[in-house]
Amino acid sequence: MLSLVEENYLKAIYHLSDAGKSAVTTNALADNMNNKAASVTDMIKRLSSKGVISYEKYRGVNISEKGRRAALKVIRKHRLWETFLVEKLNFNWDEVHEVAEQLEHIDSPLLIEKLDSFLGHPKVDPHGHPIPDKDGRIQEVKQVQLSEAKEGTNGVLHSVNDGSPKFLQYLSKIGIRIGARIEIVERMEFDGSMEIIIDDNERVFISRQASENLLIREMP
Amino acid sequence: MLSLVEENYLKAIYHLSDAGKSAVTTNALADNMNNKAASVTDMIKRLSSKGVISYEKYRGVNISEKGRRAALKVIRKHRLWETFLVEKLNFNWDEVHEVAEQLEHIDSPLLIEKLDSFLGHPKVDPHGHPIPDKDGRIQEVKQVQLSEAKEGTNGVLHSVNDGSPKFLQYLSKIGIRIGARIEIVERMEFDGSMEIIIDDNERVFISRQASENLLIREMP
DNA sequence: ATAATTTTTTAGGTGAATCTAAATTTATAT
DNA sequence: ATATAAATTTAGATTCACCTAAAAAATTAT
Repeated sequence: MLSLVEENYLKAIYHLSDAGKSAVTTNALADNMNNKAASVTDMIKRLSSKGVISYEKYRGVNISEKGRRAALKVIRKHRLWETFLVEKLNFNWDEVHEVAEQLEHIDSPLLIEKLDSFLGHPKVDPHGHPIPDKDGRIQEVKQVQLSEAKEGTNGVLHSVNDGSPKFLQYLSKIGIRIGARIEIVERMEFDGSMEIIIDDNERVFISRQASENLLIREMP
Repeated sequence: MLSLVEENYLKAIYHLSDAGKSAVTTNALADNMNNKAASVTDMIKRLSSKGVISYEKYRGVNISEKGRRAALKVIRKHRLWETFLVEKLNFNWDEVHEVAEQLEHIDSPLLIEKLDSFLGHPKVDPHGHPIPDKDGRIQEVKQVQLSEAKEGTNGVLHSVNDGSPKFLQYLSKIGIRIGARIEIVERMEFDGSMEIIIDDNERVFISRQASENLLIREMP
């Protein structure tokens, strides 16, 4: 059994190692968790002794298969709750993260099973992230950062990397939602900003930073 | 701000003092919380310093107005979640308590407001207990223990004192639900058991213990 | 290749929430 | 009214999840 805090560390390790294939460093974790490195070292030892990560002094940590399963359980709960909040309780997509951070630790397999069917077994959450199934299977869709796509590319906004309220509110304001069709008109070389067309009708400029946080699935 | 554990103590104090008007004793609390008396003494001091209870050494504790408000907030959350679990997720009424014990500590006023309206502002939970409103107002209905009612009494089952799965399953089995009409046919003097008619058609015998845990509102 | 810098770990400490064992206060019984 | 019993509190420990300061290891820069 993992404590609430242990679950949060494990989730962070999962997300951080998901990106790069290399081990997750103590400092990266400390940063992510807003804790000091010494505290992270303590926790790493505990997680290692519980077999959810492998750890070699001074070499960072890697998540184990057992740890991956545990992390995916928490992520499944988080994403189902976010879906519930948006679909059933009419939260805006920028209001759900904090609450879901709490709800994801509720321990009741029956609850999650029932919530899942109440929601109609959704495949993705309101941010476009895939929801792992009961057995931790997660279907990653190949998606590219908008910033990496070529001029002329057509795609559908699939998910966002930055889930902060500020960013999500900005997206809402300029009319970008998950599922929106996006066409790249032109990329400015000097600053990486780009002009795009949303849903075949709205023309907007977005910064490089914004385009890096938009993940699209390319479409013909 | 109260910790999860402090909230649970406060809730217990509220429930225990609700019954008798006198102070809640250390041992009663220790019993209720499944902790040792020494631990309770520690916690009592902390709660007292936070102003949610008043405490005099060796004399037990009384909940303060501030404490009452805090307790009612938790109770409101608990009962709304129980309602959600039964009405929306199709839980049985005997499966909800443990999960609601976890959910009641989620801290998000917006969530509770939205949940409340999603449920249609229910007045009572699935066990017949009144749900306090946003401002902690709670309308207690005058109800009597079935065991205390006279032969010939007609009433509607309003709530149950014992919310344990075992008891609730027993009630389901013999056909008793919240809202069921109950008529007392006869009370056996020697053991306090009684014969009752449920919904004007089913005749059953129930023990004194069971009748003590059934609260009815008398009806003409 | 060694020195300087950065990263990580160790050592020791704190508050929350528990415990056991012992001391103290209150209640009860003769 | 005093002795015994019961309830309560105090004292001292433990585990979790954090901290700071200092030491050790790894990385980098000259």
